[in-house]
Amino acid sequence: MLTSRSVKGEVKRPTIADVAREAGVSQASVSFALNGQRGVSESTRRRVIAVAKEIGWNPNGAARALSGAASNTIGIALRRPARILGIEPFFMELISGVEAELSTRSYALTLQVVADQAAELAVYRRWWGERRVDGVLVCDLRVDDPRIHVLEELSLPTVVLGAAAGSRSLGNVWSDDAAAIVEAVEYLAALGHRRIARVGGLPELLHTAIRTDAFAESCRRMGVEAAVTISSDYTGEEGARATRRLLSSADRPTAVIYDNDIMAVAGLGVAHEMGLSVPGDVSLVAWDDSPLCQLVHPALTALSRDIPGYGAIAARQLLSVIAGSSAESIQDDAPHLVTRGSTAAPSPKAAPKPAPKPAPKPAPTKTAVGKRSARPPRAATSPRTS
Amino acid sequence: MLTSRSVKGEVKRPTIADVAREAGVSQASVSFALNGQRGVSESTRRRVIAVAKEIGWNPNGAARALSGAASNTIGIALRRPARILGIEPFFMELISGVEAELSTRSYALTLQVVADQAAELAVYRRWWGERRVDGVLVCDLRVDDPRIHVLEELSLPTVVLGAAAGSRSLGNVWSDDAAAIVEAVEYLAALGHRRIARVGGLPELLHTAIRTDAFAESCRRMGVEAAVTISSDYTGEEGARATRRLLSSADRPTAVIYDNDIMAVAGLGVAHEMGLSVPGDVSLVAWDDSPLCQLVHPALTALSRDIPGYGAIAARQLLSVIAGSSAESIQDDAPHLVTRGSTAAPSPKAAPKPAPKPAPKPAPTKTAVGKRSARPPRAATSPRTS
DNA sequence: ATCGGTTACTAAACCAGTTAAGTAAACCTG
DNA sequence: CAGGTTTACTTAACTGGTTTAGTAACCGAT
Repeated sequence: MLTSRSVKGEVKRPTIADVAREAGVSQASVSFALNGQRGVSESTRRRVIAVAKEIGWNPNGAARALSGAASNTIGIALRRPARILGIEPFFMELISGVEAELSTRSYALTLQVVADQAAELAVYRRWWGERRVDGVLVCDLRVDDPRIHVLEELSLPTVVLGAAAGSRSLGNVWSDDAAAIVEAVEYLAALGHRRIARVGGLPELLHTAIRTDAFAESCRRMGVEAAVTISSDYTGEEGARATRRLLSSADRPTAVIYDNDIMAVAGLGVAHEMGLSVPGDVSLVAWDDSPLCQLVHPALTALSRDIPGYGAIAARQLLSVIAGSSAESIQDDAPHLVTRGSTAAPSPKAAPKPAPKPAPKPAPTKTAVGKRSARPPRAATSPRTS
Repeated sequence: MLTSRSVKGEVKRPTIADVAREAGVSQASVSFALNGQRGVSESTRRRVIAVAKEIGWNPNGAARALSGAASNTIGIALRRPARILGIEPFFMELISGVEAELSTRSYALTLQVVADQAAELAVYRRWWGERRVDGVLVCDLRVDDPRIHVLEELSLPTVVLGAAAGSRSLGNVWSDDAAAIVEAVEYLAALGHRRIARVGGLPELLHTAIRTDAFAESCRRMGVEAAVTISSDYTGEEGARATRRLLSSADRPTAVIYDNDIMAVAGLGVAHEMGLSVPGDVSLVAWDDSPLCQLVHPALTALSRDIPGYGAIAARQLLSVIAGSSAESIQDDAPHLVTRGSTAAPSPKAAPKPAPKPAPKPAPTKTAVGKRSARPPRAATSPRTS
């Protein structure tokens, strides 16, 4: 490969002008040839492409963007302390799924960590103004989220992850969290649990509210005596603290459902620390089934979902919105329960026997593994009774 | 904020021409005013800035980039299956540290997952050609890595993470992995371990080679009888398999050092599964101290390093290289041993007493460093020595 | 031979900034 | 007050592509 160098030793990037001169045609012809436009003969096209390759020409994205081309980049603005990012498996898995989809299309992902909502909105405005991204992925929706309004106003292609709160023009991808938590509650109730607690995520997030409501509602329906939700912030520390509080209360719950895996794992540690056996004394259920859940002992029963797949679907939808198709709302598979060693019937003294109205499932080790592999029939939501 | 709309309802992005017209000056004056260049009076500058703000002007990055401006973006190309990314705490923590540094400077990070080396090189060439990034961070260096050559040729500002293999012009940030592994081996030897195994990372990576050599060398020096290294790929599955192999061998090791935390946690699971007590029957040491290590039971002794800090330093150096300062080689703190419940003296029957030639250190909790000021002294490990 | 239509190609405008060069007025100095 | 410098501003060239309008050559059909 030839590399022309300027006096300073700096490599000079070849432009289409160089290609044009070398190939003996006009710049316009080069542009046509390289972009598969009609207007050049096949022989000229081949020659131009050969020359371009030979002198190591690369399109200048800035120049293209200036002429209105796409940036081939999508953006995600993350509002959370940058340092926390690394310990949040959800995000990384999500991003890995997004990347998996983008990388096949040679799209790049731009990440920007922002401190607060104002900064996040400023980032969107800047990205839009600078044409730096073709579209954005938005997550952690809040009640009455102002981002929706801003993004609609800018008409920046957007896909929202999670339940869409009243956005008409933005795409969204969501899964039925309520159904998932109902599945977990029904399973625990069928095992005989009558005191179930939940360690929930940040209460200001939309999906937390949805889960909290569904939890309370289904516990009531299943005749669960005590159903508390403690709010937390997804960190292991908070999860441990909440667990400690729950397990040291007078009538401690016989089962705890966590809003993420980190907290569940931390909760398991606390149970061990307090000399309680899992699942003998207390059953634990995690939300999100990262490898963590399978590595600890006993392995954690979890509400599993294919997070990379979720990200991939969102990315795919965003790309199609960018390509011009209208924004729609896509429902992803609901998380499904994968039972493992951390759940069992409560010890006899803690719970009597009677089965409630819905016939309890056969229950025990429904070791769901294989199903997820190739993630095929995205239909079938969980068997939602009543 | 005024927003001028074109016929189609699309928001028209205001340009400096609009600002110029509105403010009654030339485009050049607007440019000078907005960029703090001299050549405009203070009053004009204020007026221009006010007008720009009022009509919602944003700089068009493409146009700026075309005139040679920086993109305010750095790039990382990751060569690994996108789907795996999410379960690798190291990467996410690294990225979080990089982001922490970048976000204070309003720099963005562009991530691109690539399939193989050729694709990675192509990405660098493209980024360079398109001026899409101002610099790149390179990791997972291999022996005789062609990326170094390409990046030097392009003179794209680069910082290499990890031992720099013969690059003159690229910056790098590295830590003394050899010292860390020596510390671990000395500690285990001082506890009385004489059969130490290691589950290493991908052998083609430079830092794996360094660790493997240092491990063998220090085991020899400390009079360790058996010192095997099994190569692995950092996944929990492989870590579990390697552990199973090690622990079921005739003269099984009394201590195992893992090249990352995922494998160590998986190894702990295997030990439990096989009915071995940790640290009674076997001591485990992890490399990299993610929250995982503290959440499992017993908590894992680990070679801890501040990975986000590592990323932050690399990012800072890259920014200064971009700013024009010459590339240097920065040594980060070596990982240091944090002792927890997973290590203890081997059970009596397994190991005799004699101490080898170099007087072993007093050994137990050698609570870390403080060399790098900013961050708190990463402090107090759990007491828990046997 | 001429007309219309297609094809292959070029010149030049355009995207939205930056910046070198130029100009007119104000200001300073001897 | 002539001459030089500074200040405040404008014009126009430039970045590297895309795209429109235009031209010349060639084709088949009148």
